[in-house]
Order: sequence, then structure tokens, then C-alpha cells
Amino acid sequence: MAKKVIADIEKNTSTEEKIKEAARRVFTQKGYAATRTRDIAEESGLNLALINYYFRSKEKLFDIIIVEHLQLFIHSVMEIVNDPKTTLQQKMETLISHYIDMLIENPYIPIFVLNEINANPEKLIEKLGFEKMQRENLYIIKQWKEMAAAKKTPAINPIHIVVNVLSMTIFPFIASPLL
Amino acid sequence: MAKKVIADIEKNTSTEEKIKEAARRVFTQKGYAATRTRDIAEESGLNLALINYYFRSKEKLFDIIIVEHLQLFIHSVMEIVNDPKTTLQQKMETLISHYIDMLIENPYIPIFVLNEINANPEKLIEKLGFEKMQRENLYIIKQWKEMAAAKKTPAINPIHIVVNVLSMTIFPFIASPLL
DNA sequence: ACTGATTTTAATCATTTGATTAAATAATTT
DNA sequence: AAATTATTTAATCAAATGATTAAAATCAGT
Repeated sequence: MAKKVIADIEKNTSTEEKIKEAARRVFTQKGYAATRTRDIAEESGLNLALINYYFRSKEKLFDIIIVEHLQLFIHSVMEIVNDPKTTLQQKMETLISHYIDMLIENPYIPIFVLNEINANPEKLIEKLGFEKMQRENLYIIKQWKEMAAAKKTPAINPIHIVVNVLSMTIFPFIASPLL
Repeated sequence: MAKKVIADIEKNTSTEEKIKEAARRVFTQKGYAATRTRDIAEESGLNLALINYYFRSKEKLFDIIIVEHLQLFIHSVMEIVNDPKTTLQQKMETLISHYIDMLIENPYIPIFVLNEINANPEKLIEKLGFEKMQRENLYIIKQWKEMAAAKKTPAINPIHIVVNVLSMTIFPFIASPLL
């Protein structure tokens, strides 16, 4: 048993993981409501009943997938934005190039995440333990204020800058079919 | 008969229009896949069978709604961006304030439109008669080139500017639950 | 008021869909 | 190897869902 489990983890080849991978693909592409458990079974090449055997329900499986997506999203922004070793400008550049790379590889993710958040905001916010980002402690905020002080410029709210950068990075990908 | 039809059109109180309004609300809020025809019947206060009586199917009704949304979206941008009577800066300001007003009143629309476009790009693009926006003829493009020439600045692609402005305007609304 | 057309209703159908079950198979332990 | 446990399969269930139908109600023209 122990040997098999380790092998499964290494190769990510366990039945449970295969289902999760298939679910990731299908949910991300079609959204929760449009996804049938049978789609996931087919995508994974496994029996329909295994989904309920391993995850109890479609909803439980979905929760796992979306929380992973969101944590990945939030964590990666935080990582960059809170790095004491980079300058402000480097942070911006990293943020943008990081996202562009990610979006090219996973073009469905933003619309999926935003759509599901929209469908069920309270539930997801809660499920993330989303304790109202303690913005004041972020390194980028300190840097921003220092810069504003040095330049004797009135400090623009740095959140706005981050939001604008993310907007201009992500939105064109979402709207690309229109352009 | 004629009298009744006119009254219906004036008051928008015909059964057909009531269904469309209910469908607009429900589809826009929940998306196509998550919407049940029974939701629309309930929202309109009308009998379930009337939806099929007037619109043949859930999908046909949906197509009408989404095409109306998209035409409204595209038409309103074009209107502004192609107005010979406003300056470049006025265009930007109008675009932004127009969208902010719209978004405050209809916060579900962008995510709905983008999501459904994502779910079915070819079909929708086609259904719109979306003949590849003849960008070269837009008034804003002329203005932009003139300005660049006058300033002897290398002309940034004006499409990028419009996309960036729309990004910074619309995206924060879509992502607001995360912020 | 009568007639024919249109609109609305309640009941029902056929499919789809998430979930369950019981039996079969494979793996692990004793 | 026998016994026990874990995994997988095929069949099936109950509820949900889009759609239809036939009858009832309403309306317009005479």
C-alpha cells in the first residue's frame, strides 16, 4: 500500500488525481453549471461512479478545484507584490510578465474564476479564509509611500495602480474574442 | 387586435415582452447553463409552456437576449468612438463615464457577456454579423493619427488605448468581489 | 351572442443528470 | 492461501429539466 501511494503521488497517476485533473480541465473550460459529471468521467477515462466514490459529490469536487485556482492566483500576486528584494518597477514588470505567461497557457482561468466568484461570492470568499487582505503590511505599499514622499508627490492609492495593471493585463485576454 | 398590440408595445406589457424581460434578468444573472426555464417562468409570473409557445426553445430565447446585449455594447462604443464632433479627450471621458454609469446599473452584464462569448465564440460572432470592425474608418483613429503627426510622436496603436481604457473601466467591476 | 382564432393552463413525456447500490475485481494483511 | 479491505464496474434510481399536448379561457370580428 505505502509503496503504491508513493508511486501514485510521484507520478500523479492515482485515480483520485486523474479525476481531479480531468475535473480541472472540464470545469475550467465549461464552468460549474454546464459541466456534467459524465463529462468528467469521460475526460478522465474512468467510471462515473468513481467521482462520487472519491469526492462525495460534484459540488465537493468543484470546491476543491476552484479553491486551488484562487489560492494559486492570490498567492502568486502576493509573492510578487510583497517581495522586499525587488524595486517598484521590477514588481510591475514581474506581475505583468508572470500573468501574460500564465494567461497564454491557461486562457480559460480568468473568466472561469470571475464567473464562479460572481455566481457565488459569499461562499467562495468564505471558503478561502479570505481575511480582507491586510494591505497595510504589503511591501509594495511601503515602497510606494516612500517613493511618493521622496518625490513630494501626493500618493495615489497604490491599490489602484495594481488593479489597473492587472486590468490591462488580464482583461484583453478575457475579451479577446471580441477584438 | 391592432389596438391591443399597440398598447402592448407602448406599455411593453405583452406576454412575449414580459418573458423577454424576465429572461434578460435571469440569464444575465445566472448564465445560460444555470438558468432553468422554470426560473424564467417564475420570474415573469407566467406559465412555463408560454416560453416554448413564444420562443420555441430555451436556446432561441437566449440567443435573442445575448445578441441584444452584444449589439447594445458594440453600438454604444461605436457611437462614441466614431463621433466627429468630439475631441479625443472627450471621447475618452465619455467612454469611461458612459461605462461606469452602465456598470453601476447593470453589474452583471460584462461577466455574463464575456462568459457566454467564451462558452460559444464562433456561434455568437457569427450571429452578430460581426464583420471584423472596419477599424480604419473610425473617426477616433483619424484623430489619433493627426495628433501623433502634429506632435511628431510615433503613433501608438490606438486600438491599444481603447482596449486599455475599457480594461481599466470594466475589469474592476468584474473583479470587485476579489477586492 | 356566435364563431373562429389566439392565448393560457395544467398535466404529462422523454431525457438528462447527480447519486447510489450491489456485485466483481484487485490489492493488502494475516 | 485465506481473509480482509480497497477499488472499480455496470445497472439502476429519483429528481430535475426542456419540451409537448390537449383542453380551457380569452379575444376579435361579425
